[in-house]
Amino acid sequence: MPNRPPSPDTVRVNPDTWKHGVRASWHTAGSRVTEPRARVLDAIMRYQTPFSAEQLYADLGHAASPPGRATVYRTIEQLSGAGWLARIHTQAGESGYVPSLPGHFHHLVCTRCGAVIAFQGCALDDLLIRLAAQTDFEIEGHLLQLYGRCAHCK
Amino acid sequence: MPNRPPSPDTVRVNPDTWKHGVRASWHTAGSRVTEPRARVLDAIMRYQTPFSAEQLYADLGHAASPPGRATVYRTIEQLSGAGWLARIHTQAGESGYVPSLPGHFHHLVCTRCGAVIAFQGCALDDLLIRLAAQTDFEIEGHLLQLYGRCAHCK
DNA sequence: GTCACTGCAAAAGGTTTGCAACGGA
DNA sequence: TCCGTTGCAAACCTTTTGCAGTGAC
Repeated sequence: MPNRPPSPDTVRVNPDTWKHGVRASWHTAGSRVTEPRARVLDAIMRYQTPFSAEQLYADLGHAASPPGRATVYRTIEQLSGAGWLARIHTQAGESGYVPSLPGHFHHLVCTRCGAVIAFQGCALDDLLIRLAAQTDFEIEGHLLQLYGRCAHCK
Repeated sequence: MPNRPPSPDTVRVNPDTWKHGVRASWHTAGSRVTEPRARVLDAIMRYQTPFSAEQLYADLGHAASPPGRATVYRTIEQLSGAGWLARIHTQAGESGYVPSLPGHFHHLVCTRCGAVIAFQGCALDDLLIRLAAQTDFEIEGHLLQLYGRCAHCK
């Protein structure tokens, strides 16, 4: 059998799985599951496209007694650090967050509607080996994002 | 002969070539080559690692009658838009600029000293075809950056 | 009861903008 | 001379921080 690269696996984040996962990791870490944080998680789950910290803060503000700005920023930082949020860079140079799962993922971003699909398996091994040999770098990681038009927008 | 992916080609930006290229493209575009802009180009050529707009402004300030902040920001935006600067995203989530040439490049970034090597040829065709089929996206472009330790730092 | 978390409000950064004066081509 | 460019200073937007009060466990 020829040496075929593995097919990439697309990954979809299930809202309940994600929220339970976050809460579980908070428990494990000794962090507390508070009302404001729960609201942040719910709000994040309502996005279909990447969001910014300020946007999340603004959207949360529509309800009564919303979390403060500091709480929103601190929660995002926390989730992002633990891998529950992934950072997306748009072609226009903006950046935002999307729900993710701890681990190594790449993202395919629709340049029109902003929809994001995560996937694993980037088949870069060959490139990494060649580049390492050519540049004498010891390669440790990478960032890969693809841009295009989704089925609905193209 | 087997269907081998092409080796990546590393690319080095020559300071004189770069400055002449920028000036030529300004002429072509009907933009003017002014004293403040020339200073910005010179300052950019002195960096060995990615720089930010504010950092460039600060560094230019050390000389007499430095360009104003607005000029620095506007020049960077211009160069970046024309492909003479490439945006680098560090693993830590920061971003900066490095001199580049118009065209499609990827970057290998040293996570210790910040040194950057540009290269072309990422051998992603196979992945793109598979993902396009799997997701029904029409893929238009991509962002690829590699992180590692350079020969000197490893 | 303890200690992590919250909200506020201020500070700190970074980036953009309007406009009158300036100076390349 | 013409018109793109500059510099200033203010406005704007995003993110961070200190601290006293609050509430999860």
